[in-house]
Amino acid sequence: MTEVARARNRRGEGGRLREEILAGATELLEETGSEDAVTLRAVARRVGISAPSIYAHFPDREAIVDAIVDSAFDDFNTAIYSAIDGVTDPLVRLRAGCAAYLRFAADRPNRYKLLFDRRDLIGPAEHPVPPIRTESFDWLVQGVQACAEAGLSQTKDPQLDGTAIWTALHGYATLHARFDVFPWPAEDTMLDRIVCGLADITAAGSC
Amino acid sequence: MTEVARARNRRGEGGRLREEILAGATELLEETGSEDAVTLRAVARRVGISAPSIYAHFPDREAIVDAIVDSAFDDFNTAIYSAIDGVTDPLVRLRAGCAAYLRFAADRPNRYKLLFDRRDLIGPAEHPVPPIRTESFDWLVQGVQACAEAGLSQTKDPQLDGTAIWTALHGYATLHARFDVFPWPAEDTMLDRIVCGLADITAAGSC
DNA sequence: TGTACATCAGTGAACGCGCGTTCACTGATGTAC
DNA sequence: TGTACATCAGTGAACGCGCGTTCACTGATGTAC
Repeated sequence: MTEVARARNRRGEGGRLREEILAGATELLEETGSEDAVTLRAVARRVGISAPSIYAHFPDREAIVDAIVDSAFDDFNTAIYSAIDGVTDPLVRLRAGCAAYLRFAADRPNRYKLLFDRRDLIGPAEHPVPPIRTESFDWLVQGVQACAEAGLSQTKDPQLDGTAIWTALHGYATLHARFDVFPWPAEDTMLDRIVCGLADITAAGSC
Repeated sequence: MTEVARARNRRGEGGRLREEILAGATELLEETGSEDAVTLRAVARRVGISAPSIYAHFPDREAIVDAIVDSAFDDFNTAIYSAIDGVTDPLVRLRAGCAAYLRFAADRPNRYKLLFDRRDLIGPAEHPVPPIRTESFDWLVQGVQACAEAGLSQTKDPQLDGTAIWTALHGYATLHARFDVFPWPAEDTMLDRIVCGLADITAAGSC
């Protein structure tokens, strides 16, 4: 790791360390895939500071992880919305969003895991699950709706179908990342199957 | 917890402690939902023995968790196969299996999590992911196939569709357990949507 | 039937570790006069 | 322009904790004679 002494920030720039702490903690989380790896001491080692210095910027350990989760949600939403931005054909748009979803999960599995796959499913609930950030989901329902309006889908319930697509994408993303050995179909094939099957797509072409 | 002194096993019955250790560890895992909660000391406290006694029955901490995972897979497979046993109508059988899948996950979320949702997606891989136990999966592909042979499904690829259904079931099971707050559709509705959409069911009735 | 003894099922103390957190502190940087 | 001083950005030692693991041990149970 970083053994070189780190230059102290200048006066008034102490806030920089906050960014360095977050960056170090994020690296740790992405490399190890474990929230437990984000200890104050490990973060401090990575950043090149002493552990108590962190208290000037975060009240406790959990606050660091929370901050990372927030920025992970932002990244995730940006990835999806920039993939569908400007795409007008509803079916192409829906597929592009789903493809971006899977790409994000495949490229940064540990970051994705942080969003929907965190610990304590039931657990002691000391830290209750934050309300799900639904902007990660709205584009999906709207996408199904748009396909229906364009006559490309026979959906009877866009909310239901959007939810079903979400669960399938999530299930595929997590299982695929976890079980390399399984004989997975090609990602595009899987994507077509999920979107066409669950959004009731009737158009010709890939479906 | 158990404060009463535990009676020592009689000669030749030392093996009993192995079962007590497994039972205690399983309780711990199901109550907390965290593999980290299964420490040798916590298990020992629960069972009412001293921590070093565990070494007579398990070489290390990880061996306990591994043993629990094995028995969780057995439970899971039993739950599904006993639900479809004797059901001859292919579509009813497929739905019954999927329903049993979701019921297992809903009733024992932390046990389910142990099967497909364990830690270290990528991680340091000190303990490589065990090969997936595919008997948990075969019934699904065979179920789709049977529907196709009975003229109930238009599937073009039972393996693909079975995989897709698996991912959707898994995604639904984990997300539903995790986000109570989300406006989930009724479980039956979701189940129909997944099975009918992804297995290309053409039959009248619930689809 | 009685007793010496081997064995089995555990125990208790101790080790070194990494952790979160606290506390009193240091020393460079900038500012007031 | 020079200097005393306040402030800011951190440090280093220490605390108590729970952990996995080791080690030498104990004392009840059963067995051989």
